Amino acid sequence: MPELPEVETVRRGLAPWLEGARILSVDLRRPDLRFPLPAGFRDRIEGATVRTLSRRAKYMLATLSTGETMIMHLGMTGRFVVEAGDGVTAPGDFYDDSPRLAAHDHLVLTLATSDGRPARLVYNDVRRFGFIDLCSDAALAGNPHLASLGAEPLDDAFDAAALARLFEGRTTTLKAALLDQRLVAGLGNIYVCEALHRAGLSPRRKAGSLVTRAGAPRAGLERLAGEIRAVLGEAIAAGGSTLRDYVAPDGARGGFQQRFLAYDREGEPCRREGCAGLIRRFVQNGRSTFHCAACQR
DNA sequence: CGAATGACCTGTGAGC
DNA sequence: TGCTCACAGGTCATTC
Repeated sequence: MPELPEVETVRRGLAPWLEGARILSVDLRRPDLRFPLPAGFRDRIEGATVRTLSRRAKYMLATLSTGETMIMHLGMTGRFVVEAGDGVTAPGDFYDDSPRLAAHDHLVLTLATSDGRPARLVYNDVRRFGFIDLCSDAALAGNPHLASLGAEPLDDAFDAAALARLFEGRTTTLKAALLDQRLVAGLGNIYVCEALHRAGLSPRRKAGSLVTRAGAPRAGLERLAGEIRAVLGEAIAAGGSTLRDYVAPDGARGGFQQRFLAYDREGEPCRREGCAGLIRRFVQNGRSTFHCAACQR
């Protein structure tokens, strides 16, 4: 489900609640997500205060007062829902007026927010492809989930020259290369299709073909680097994209799906100025690729 | 080593 | 109405 813009939207929605909040209690309703929760999970976070909530690629990172960081990945269908306990004077009262938990609510954290109000954070994940890990801050960089992540596309260092170093000599397709989190971290199926369409590049083209023998980026790679950053920025501004499941922590749906140029538009006219092509779908590495054969080369 | 494939899990919509 | 199949935003293990 969530790619970088959706994860960033979730992070922004959760940060005001989580940062400075104390974790009062932990209700593990289904401890086997994609992976089992780490040993002693409840004891290791109960009573802790959340210092900061940040993002790396599609991961959210909550640094705790205990010297550990909680690493959260939403998989395909993971979502966090946060509910305020307005008008409730004690955290224990909070549940009395709360709606019942829904199917696939796997984890419930009861919080005292930074201003002392009770709140409840629920992690729901239908397909259970998401997961949560805990890692000491000292070992964080070496955490298996984070250690092999590639370039962060919204970092200042991400540009055509950086992409050229990553793509040089690659025989795989642009589609597969951009989906490979070890090269560029944070893109998923939607935004890869959108960035390639915007850049006018065929998803079938070899990644290495956009790099000169001297290792310099060709013109298409310059466009691609710019369009990746642009599409991600616009999608974050729109609150992400909602196909079916995704909602922000306050329940809001994303808005960027209305601006897709390629993704999920099979058979519809290409939206590029002056292009008379149709958007086609085909399967690439087991995933649907949407593109316009007329203007993506 | 790089590249490609299947597995994990549940729900939904299309077609019969 | 009910069944079967294809498909869904991600990552990881295995195979060539």
